[in-house]
Amino acid sequence: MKFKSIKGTKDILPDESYRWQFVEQTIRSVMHAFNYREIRTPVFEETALFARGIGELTDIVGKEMYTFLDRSGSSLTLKPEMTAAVMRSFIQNNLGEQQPLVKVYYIAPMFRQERPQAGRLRQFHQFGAEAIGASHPYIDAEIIVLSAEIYKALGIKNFEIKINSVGCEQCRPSYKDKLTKHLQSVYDKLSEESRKRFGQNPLRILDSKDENDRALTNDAPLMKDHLCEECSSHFSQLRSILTSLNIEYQIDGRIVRGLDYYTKTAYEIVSNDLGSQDALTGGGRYDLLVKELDGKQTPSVGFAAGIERALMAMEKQNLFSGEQFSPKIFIAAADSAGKDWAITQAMTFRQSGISCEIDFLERSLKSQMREADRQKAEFVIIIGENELRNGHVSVKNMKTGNQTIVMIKDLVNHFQYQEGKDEPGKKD
RNA sequence: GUGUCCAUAGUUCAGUUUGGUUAGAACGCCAGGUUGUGGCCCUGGAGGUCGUGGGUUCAAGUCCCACUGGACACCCCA
Repeated sequence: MKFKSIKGTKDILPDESYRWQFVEQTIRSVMHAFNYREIRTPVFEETALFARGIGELTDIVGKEMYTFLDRSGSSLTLKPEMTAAVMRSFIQNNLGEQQPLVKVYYIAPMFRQERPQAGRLRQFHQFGAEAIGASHPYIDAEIIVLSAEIYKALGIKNFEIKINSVGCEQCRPSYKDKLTKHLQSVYDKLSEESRKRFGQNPLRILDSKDENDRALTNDAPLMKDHLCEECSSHFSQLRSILTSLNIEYQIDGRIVRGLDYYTKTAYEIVSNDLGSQDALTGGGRYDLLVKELDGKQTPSVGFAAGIERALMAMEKQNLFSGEQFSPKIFIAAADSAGKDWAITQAMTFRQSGISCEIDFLERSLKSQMREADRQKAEFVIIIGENELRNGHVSVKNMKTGNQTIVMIKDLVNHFQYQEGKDEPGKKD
C-alpha cells in the first residue's frame, strides 16, 4: 500500500456517509428554526488572524496549528477553529452595518496537529453558531439552548450542560491575584503540569484532572464568586432565563475555556459516552474579540461542537441501525436484447426521478438477482427477448417475493404510482 | 511533545509463549447447485511481499533493534 491518509485524518466511506448527512441535515434544520444563516469561509487564513484572535499563549496557537508558507512567502494556517475566521469575515464584509444583530452558523472541517486519540483527530469537523451584536443574556441563553436542541434532535440522551462566568477585563485581574496568592500556598504540592501552568495561566490549574490538584484547590477562590457587578448580574440573569426555559444545567466554577477571547459566559456540554475527550460542545461570550481584530467593539456569543464526537455519542447510544441508500429498481437482463433495453429504460427511470441500477459486469441472471438483493433494491425488473416480444416485463417485489406483469409502456407510471402508494403522506 | 499497548487475507482474528514441512478460520467476494429469478443451505474458487528496513540463526510470522502507522491515556480541547 503506497499512499495512506495523513496521520489523524479519516475517510468517510460510503457505508457511513449517510450518518454524516443525517447529522448535517438535523443541524441545519435546528439552526434554521432558530433563524441562523450559514456562513462559509476559506479553509485557510493569514496566520496572524489566529495568533491575534485566539491568543499567542494558547496551546492551539503555540503548538497545534498547521502553518505553512505559500509560494509568495505569506504565512498561512489551516483554520484550527472557526470563530476568528467568522469575525474576520464579519469585519471585512461590514456585516454589522447591514443589521445590528448577525446570527450565523457553520459546518466545516478544522485542523489541529495534536496526537490523535479517541474523539480527537487532526482534521475534524465542527458545527457552531455565532450571534454577533447583542450583549443581553437572552442571547447567551439562546446559544446554549440552540446547541442543546441540536443534541436532542439527534436523539442524544445523556449530556450535561455546565455553565460558568469567566468575568471581564474589570474583574478578572483582581481575581487572578487572589487565585495566585492562594495557589502559592500549595505550589510545592501541585503536580508538575500544574506548576508549569502557574506561570502561564493559573486559571487552568482549576481545570486539572489530577486528583491531588483538585483536592489542593478545593477551597480555592472561584471567578464566579468574584465577579464585578455587571458580570454578576449578567450571570444571574442568564441562570434565571435558562431556568424559565426549563433547561437543566449545572454551575461549574472550574470551567475555564482554553481560548483567550472569552468573557462572562463560558459553558460546556459534556457526555460520559465519549471517553477521555468528553466535551461535545464548548462556547461562551467574547465581547472583546471583534475589537481585538481591529473591528468596532461588538458583543458576541457562540459555540463550537464536534461532529465526530456527536457521532460517537450516537453510536454509543445505538441511534443507528443498518440504514443505507438503496435503489428503487434493479433491472436484471436475461440476454443481450434485454441488456440493450435495460440501459435505455434505466435512463428513462432516472430522468423521472426513480432510482434505478443495471448490471454492468455481464453477469448471469442469478448473479444479477444476488446483486439486486445485496443492494436492497425494492423491485427487480426481469427482461429478456420474450418480454420484449410481448411488450411487458416481470416486476418482482424483493421484500415479498411477489412477481407481477407490467406493460412496458406503463412502467414509469407504475412506479411513480407505487411511490405515492407505498409511502402515503411522506414527502421530502 | 510524553507514556502504555498493538501491527498476519477485503474485514474480524487464530498461529508468536517452547524459532523448523505447502500460514489457517469465520464473515465478505467470485462461480456453480441442469432449462431465464435474490435471501437460507450445499460445493468449488480467488485472495496474504505475515507494516517497512536491518540484525541473530543452518532456519524467523515467531527472537532483537530501528522506523512507520494505529489504539488508548497524559497534555489540550470539539
